[in-house]
Formats: sequence, structure tokens, C-alpha cells
Amino acid sequence: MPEPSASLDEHSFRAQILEAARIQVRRFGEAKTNVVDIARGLGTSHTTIYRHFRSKADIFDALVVEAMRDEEDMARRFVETDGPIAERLEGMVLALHARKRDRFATDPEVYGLYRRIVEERPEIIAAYAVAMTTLIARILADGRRRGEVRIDDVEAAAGVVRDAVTVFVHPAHVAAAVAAGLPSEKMARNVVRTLCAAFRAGIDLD
Amino acid sequence: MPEPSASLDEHSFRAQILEAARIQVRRFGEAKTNVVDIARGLGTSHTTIYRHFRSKADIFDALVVEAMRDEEDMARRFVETDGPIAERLEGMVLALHARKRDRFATDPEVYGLYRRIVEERPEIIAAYAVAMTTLIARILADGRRRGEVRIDDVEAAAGVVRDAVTVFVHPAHVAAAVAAGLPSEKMARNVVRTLCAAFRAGIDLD
DNA sequence: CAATAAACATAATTCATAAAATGTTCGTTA
DNA sequence: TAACGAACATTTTATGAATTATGTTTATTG
Repeated sequence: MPEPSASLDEHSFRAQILEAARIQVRRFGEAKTNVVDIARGLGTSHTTIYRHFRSKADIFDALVVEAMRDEEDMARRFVETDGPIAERLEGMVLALHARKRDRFATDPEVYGLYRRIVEERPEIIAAYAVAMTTLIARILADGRRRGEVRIDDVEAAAGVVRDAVTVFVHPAHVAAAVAAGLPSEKMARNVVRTLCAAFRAGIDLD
Repeated sequence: MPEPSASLDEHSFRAQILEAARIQVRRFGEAKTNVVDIARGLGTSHTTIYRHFRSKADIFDALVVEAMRDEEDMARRFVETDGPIAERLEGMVLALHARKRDRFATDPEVYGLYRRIVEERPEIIAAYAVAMTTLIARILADGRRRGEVRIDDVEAAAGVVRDAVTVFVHPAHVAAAVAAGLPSEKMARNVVRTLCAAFRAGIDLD
């Protein structure tokens, strides 16, 4: 470890910038948030911020990526838990849905930052999808090991779960579902139960 | 029938306006299409168009609704066909996906009109969802009648299918999948097969 | 020397105003 | 008299100058 404190400072400074940016966006919206204001919120100049982030867009991206990591951490808890995979998958999907719903309701401006990522950063979305699919696959592999399900291709089955529940996890769909007052929890539960019923019965996928 | 020809003319005039609008959008894009230009394309004045449509937005909405009806008609063919429901559901979903993919590739400007509807006209989306769910329910009911599947609640099961395949039919997802080069057909087939496996095995839904 | 901010160039945004498009009214015509 | 278009009011958008924001360079400071 050549410089542990430098790395630590870097991390905490990044976190401070992100927190200052979050506060600005929350109060004034994405459109009216500029880098100088973020810097003022930290009592520094905007030049300093550009030593830690390449651009304003990078700061906003980082806020969304941070939220995605939090979700991933939350989802991972269902991987590391014991129990029937039907319960764990259902818990994971409902937790992801609830988290998004909560963020949309309590922090709409910050939540809205997802739009840029969905439109302009497909690789970030793809990476999130890969991470989530991996977590799902671990649960399914667990179920197969315990003889709870009969799945020949765990990867393909995980892809099926990921695709089938996307509508309950994708930020745009969650926002629309909340606005429409849909019974998303019930709908998501039904989808997960159906998928699990198929896995218990056994399926052959490509 | 008081005035059959008036209604017929009305219908054909509407269709002519929509066709003129489609040509304008295709050539110059949504942003640069105005009502006067659409009227010029028909050799009439914009006032005449306003006798048939309340607003420019209404014209664009109608173009999207027209495409949705075409899709619904296409989907209905799988309801009215004989055969195992697994094949019919798979055929329906793949056909809907292929239609969107085709429209996105060959007519991107007109395809892009869906954005306004998704953002600002949730009731149109909801009506489309209801129509599609009804078609799916008819296929599932058919399968139950023939003893092909064991489903206690056909409505709930149809909702499950609708939600699970939304990611393959929603215009935004189709565009993203095409852009990313995903193997959507295979993914969709796997989802439909999984759902049908569950229905064959039997499921109890809320 | 490492981190910072002042100063700067470039890009984006505002603001005022002109132009054009949307949507309505009403007289004309077939 | 039913449909149309000319003329009109209102809203939106295009235009260009002024301002503000972004991102970089350079000098300063602790």
C-alpha cells in the first residue's frame, strides 16, 4: 500500500461531491444544477471538482451508478440467504421494485437522472443487467443443487427471469406503474410464481 | 343508415390526412412537420384538416393508434388459429416483436412517434394493454378447454404473460434491443416456453 | 510538490424580438 | 347548407446578441 490515505481521501472527496450534487439536483432539478453551484455547496471552486470528475455528465452518471450499486447490494442479500428459491426470487424482485418506487416517490428529481443513462449509456444498463442476471443465476443454481428445481441451462433460465421481471424493475416502467396506480406487487408476485412453477416442473431452454 | 357516404368520405379523408402526415414525418421528421405542410401535401388548406382532427398532436396520436390496431389485428390471427397454445403464444409474441423491429428499421421517424404516446397518453397504452391481455386470455382459455394447460385464473395468467413479454413488445425496449444487437427472438422464445411450462404444470395465482 | 483557484477559451443558455405555426372565426362557394 | 379557405388571434419557435456555464491552462499557495 503506497498511499492508503490518498485513496481514502479521494474516495471521500468523490462522495462529498456526489452528495453536494445530489442536494443541488434535489432542490433545483437536473436542468438548473451547474458545476459551480455544486462547488459552492462544498465551499470550493469548480476547478477542484474537475480534478475528480471528467464532466458534469460524469457526476450525474455516478449518482445513478451509485444507486444501481445499492440495488445490487440489496439484491445480493437474497442470494446469500437460505430458503426456497421461489421466496428468494420473489423477495429480490419485490425489494428492487419497492426501492425504485420509494426513490421515485421521495426523491423524484434525483430519480429522474436515470433518463440520461437509459438513453445515452446503454453499456451501464447492460452492465447492470449482467450483474443482476448473475445474482439470479446463483439463486437458480442453488435451487438446482438442492433439487428444488429442474433447470438444464441455468444461464438461460436466469435470462428468462431477468427479461420477465424487467417491467417491474426498469425505472421508466416503475414510474409509469406508480402514476397509473397499478398493483405492481401482485403482478410481480404472479410472474415470479409462474416462472418458479416452470422451473419446478422442469424446462429445456436454448 | 342515414348517411353512409358521408361516413365513408369522412373515413377516407381521415385516412388521406394520416397518409399525408406519415409522408411528411417520414421525410422531414416529427419536429419539422407542420399542419400547413400536411395540408399542402393534400392540396388543401390547414383549416380543412382541423375539421377532421382537433390538433396536430391528435394526428400524430392517430398514426400511432393505427399502428397499434394493425398489431392487434395481427395478434388476433393467433387467437383465431388452431394449434397448441405454446405455439400460438410464441407466434404472437414473435410476430409483435418482428413487426416493431421492422417498423423501427424501415420507418424510424414514424416509429419515433410512439414516444409522445408513452410519455403523455397513458390511457392509450393502457387500452392497448387491455386489448392484448384479452387476446392472450382467449388463447389461454382455449388451452384450458382443450386440457392443454391447468390454469385456475385465466385473467391473472394472461396478465402474467402480458407483463413477462412486455420487454419484447414495448417500442422503447425493441429499439434498444435492436441497437444493442440482442438475440431478442431467442430470449422471447425462452420466456414464452417457460410460461407455458408453468401453465402445463398448473399454477394458482391471485 | 500537491492541491487549489484565478484567468481564460469555448460551448451552451438566456433574453428580446421577429417570424412562423397552431388553432378559430366567419364569409364565400359549390 | 355543408364544406372550405381567407383572415385573424394566440402560441410556439427561430434568430442573434449578451450572458452564463463548461472545461483548460497557468500561476499561486500552503
